[in-house]
Amino acid sequence: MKIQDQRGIIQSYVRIDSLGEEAYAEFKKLDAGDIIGVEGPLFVTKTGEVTVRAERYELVSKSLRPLPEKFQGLKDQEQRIRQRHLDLIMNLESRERFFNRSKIISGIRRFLEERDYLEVETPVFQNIAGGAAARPFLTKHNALDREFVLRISLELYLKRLLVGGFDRVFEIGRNFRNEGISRRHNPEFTMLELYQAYSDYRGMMELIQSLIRYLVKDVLKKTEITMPNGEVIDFLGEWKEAKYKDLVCEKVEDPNWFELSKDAKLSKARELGLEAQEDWEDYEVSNEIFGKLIEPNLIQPTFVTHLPKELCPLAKITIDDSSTIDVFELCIGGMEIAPAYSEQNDPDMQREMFEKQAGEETQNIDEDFLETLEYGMPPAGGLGMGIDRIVMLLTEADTIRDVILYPQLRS
RNA sequence: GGGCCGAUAGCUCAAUUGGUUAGAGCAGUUGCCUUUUAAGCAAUUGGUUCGGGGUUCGAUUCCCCGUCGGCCUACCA
Repeated sequence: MKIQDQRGIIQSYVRIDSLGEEAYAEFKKLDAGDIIGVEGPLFVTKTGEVTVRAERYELVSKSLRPLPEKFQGLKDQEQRIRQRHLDLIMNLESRERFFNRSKIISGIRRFLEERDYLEVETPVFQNIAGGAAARPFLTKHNALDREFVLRISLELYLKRLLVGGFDRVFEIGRNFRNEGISRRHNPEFTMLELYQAYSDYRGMMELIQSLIRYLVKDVLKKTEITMPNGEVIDFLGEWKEAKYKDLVCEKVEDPNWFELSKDAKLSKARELGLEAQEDWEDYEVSNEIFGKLIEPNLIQPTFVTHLPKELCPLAKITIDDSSTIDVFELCIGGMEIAPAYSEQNDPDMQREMFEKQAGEETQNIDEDFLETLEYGMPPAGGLGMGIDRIVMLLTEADTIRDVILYPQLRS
C-alpha cells in the first residue's frame, strides 16, 4: 500500500498477523484517496524500498468519490483546472510546481528585504487605471454610489510613496486587465513592482540580474533552465545587452530604418510577413517588428535598452537622444520578463507625456498623481516583473494555467 | 472578438464507408493470493456517446444550433 502526503509517497506493508484480525478487516475496506494514519517500525524490502510495517492503523477521513486512474493520471485540461484538488493529488509535477511558485515568491521577499526594501500594499480599487494601458474591470461601491476600476498596475501609488519618503518599496499584488486570455495571459495576474530612490535603470539591471540568479541558483538549486521546446537558458553566463533600434535595424537589414517614411516601413513590414495596419503610428510599425520577429527569439537573458519614447510615458528621456527613454526590457525565453525605467520625476514633463499619450489613446490623466509629483519625487529606478511569467520560466511551464492554481475559465 | 480542432464508463483511450447488443485497461464490487515498484489471479458491475434539433430504414459517425475545452489570432504602450 502506498501512502502519500504533502511532500511524497511511502510504502506501508500490511499483514493480518501484525495488525490483528479486526483492524485488518477494516483495512481491507480502504479505497484509494482515503486519509489514514499508520504506525509501525520501518524496514527495507529486498528491492530496497523503505517501508512501514503497519502495527496500528486508523482511518482519518473517508473518500467517497473515486480518484482518477493512477497510472495515466488526470490529463483532461479542463478537469485539471476546475478540479485542481484532483490534479494536485494525481500529478506530482503539478504539485511540485506550486511548491516552487511559493519558494520563488518567498525568495523574492527575502532578497528584497535584505536590500532594505519595504513591502507595502496599495489600493486595488482605483479612480483611474494608471501605470499601463490596458482596459480595466469596472466595479461599483454601493454606499458611495460610485464606480471604481480595478488596478491594472501598481506603479502610480508606489511612486507616491517615494514622494512620501519611502526610498525602497515593493509590492507583490494582483493586477486585473480586461483583455483576452491566452497561454501567457490571465485576467488577474500577480505582479512585482519595486522602486528605489537614487537609482536608475542601470541600477535595476544589476538588481534584476542578481535577483533572478538568486532564484535560480539558491532558491531552486539550478544553473540552467530547459524550456518546454527544449532550448536551454543559461542564467549564470553573461547577460546580453542590446539597443532596441540596433535590433530592429539588424532585423530589417537596413541601418537607416528609422529614417524611412511610414509607408516604406509599412511595405517592408508586410514583406516580412506582418499584418501592418495603415492607421498605425510610425513607431507601432517598428514595434510590431520587435514584438513579432525579435522578442520571441531572445532566448538567453537579454536587456533591450533605449526603447522609443512613445512606448512608455513614465520613463525619463535619454539625455543624448530625445527619441528614446532610459529603460530596459529584460527578455528571457522569448518572453518579456521585466521592464525597468529611470522613472520620470519631473511633474511638468510627466504631464506633457501624459497629455501627448491621452491625445492618441483614450487615457485619463491622473491629476492626483501629477500633483503628488509636484511635492518632489526623488530620482529613482523602478522595475516590474510578472510573477506568473517568471514562475513559468523557472518551473518550465508552457502555459500560465500551470502556474496559477485557479486560472480563469469560461463560466 | 475571429479562425481551426475537439468532447465516448469515475480516469486513460478504442469503435472500419453511416450498420447487430458502443469495447479495453485502470478504478469499483466479489473471491483468492501476500514483500508488491502501475502488486498478481479469477469473476463481475458500470454508458443520456456534452446538450438540443435535423437528415436517414438505421447516427458515436453526416448537417445545424448551443455549452465547454485545446491550439492559433486580436486587444494587452
